[in-house]
Amino acid sequence: MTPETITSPSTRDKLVEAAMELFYFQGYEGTSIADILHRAGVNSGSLYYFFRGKEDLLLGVLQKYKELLYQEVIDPAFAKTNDPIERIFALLDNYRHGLQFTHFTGGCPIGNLALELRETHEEARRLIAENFDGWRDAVRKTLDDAAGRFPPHVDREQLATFILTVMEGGVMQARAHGSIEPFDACVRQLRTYFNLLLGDQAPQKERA
Amino acid sequence: MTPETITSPSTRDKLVEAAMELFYFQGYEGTSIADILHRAGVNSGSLYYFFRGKEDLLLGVLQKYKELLYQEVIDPAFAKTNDPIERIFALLDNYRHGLQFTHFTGGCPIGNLALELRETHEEARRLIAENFDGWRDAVRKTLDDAAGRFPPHVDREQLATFILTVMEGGVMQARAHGSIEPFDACVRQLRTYFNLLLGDQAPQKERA
DNA sequence: GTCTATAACTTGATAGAC
DNA sequence: GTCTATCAAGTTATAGAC
Repeated sequence: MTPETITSPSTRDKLVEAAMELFYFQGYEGTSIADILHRAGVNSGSLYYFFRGKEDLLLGVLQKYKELLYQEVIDPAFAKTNDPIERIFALLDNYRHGLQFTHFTGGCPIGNLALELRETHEEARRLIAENFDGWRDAVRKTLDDAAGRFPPHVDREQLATFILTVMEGGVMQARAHGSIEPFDACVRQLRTYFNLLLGDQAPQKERA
Repeated sequence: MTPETITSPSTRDKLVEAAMELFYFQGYEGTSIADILHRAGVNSGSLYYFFRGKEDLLLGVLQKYKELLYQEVIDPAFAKTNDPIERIFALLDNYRHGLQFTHFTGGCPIGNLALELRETHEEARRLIAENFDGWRDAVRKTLDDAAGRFPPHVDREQLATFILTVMEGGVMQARAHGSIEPFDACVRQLRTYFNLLLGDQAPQKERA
């Protein structure tokens, strides 16, 4: 909303960023307000000046994730190739690198919260769904760019949902096993599926 | 190990069962020892007689899930049909019913814990991986029963990993959206994949 | 094996000065 | 907007009687 100047981050931003990182690596319940205050270098009074409480801060975090989707997730992946289909696999490859970089402790921050938060956090659940919607829409758009290459019966919206599932399920198993192998297995299966859908009978490319 | 007689559950079993349910619906961090004691109808002293603490109780829960895999998950699903491929979809359909029955708060207890627990719970992470291994092995076995129907290049172990991913990712999105639709979308895509793999060009069956 | 009482600490949140 | 001090409740875990 406000123009992005190069000023140092506001106190509110510091709190959101600290909470974002800590919720990511420790979970929502596993992170205390004291943790967040310490990491942000901010005092209790300031937090409760900007937010009603921990849950309200969570909403700020989820809103921030929505705003950062293209800048941090979609654009860097799609910049790697102009082929709409390969953009999907470039996106998945970025999650692969994220997993390895964090030694399988990271993965997808939204997915983590999706399974941790319950009906007691109704507004948070809605924002999580909106984050998924944004991701899925970006993927569906690039599938639309390749529309002519798919058989007519293919439901690209449904396929985009499926791709999100493959990413999240692959991340989950990689984390559980502390190994990239299950993630790679899933991406290879998705590649086979695409090859079959696109009528490409050539041997599977080694990408993952 | 000990023969399963029809005696009332031991105090230890009561604790494990209470923790299993509460971890499922509230998460590990979201469940207090006091919650567990109250639900089990057991006093603090007994818990610490049987377990070193909360984390040790978690290990008991994950061990119990391993023991219950066939009895509670695999056998009921596979009893529904003798066709090896349809057994996969029967299994997925049972998760679908679980989601609807719990109004999208349930899903997969192992998946929930897989994303909540971090490297601070190394032994728990190992048991989660073993739970996934058991599920995937059961699915791979039924894929093996249909081995002749797949093209020779299909890696059935990898395909089983993929099926687990589809289940977990579908559950995650269904929970986030509070709707069965994303889960159904994923199962339909998996059905299309199977049809293509098996060379079945008939229109997709409506199952999910 | 089970009971009660409680220690030692952390939690989310607030009050009120500046 | 930011600070410190602090509250009331909840946290895991233990001690010691029975």
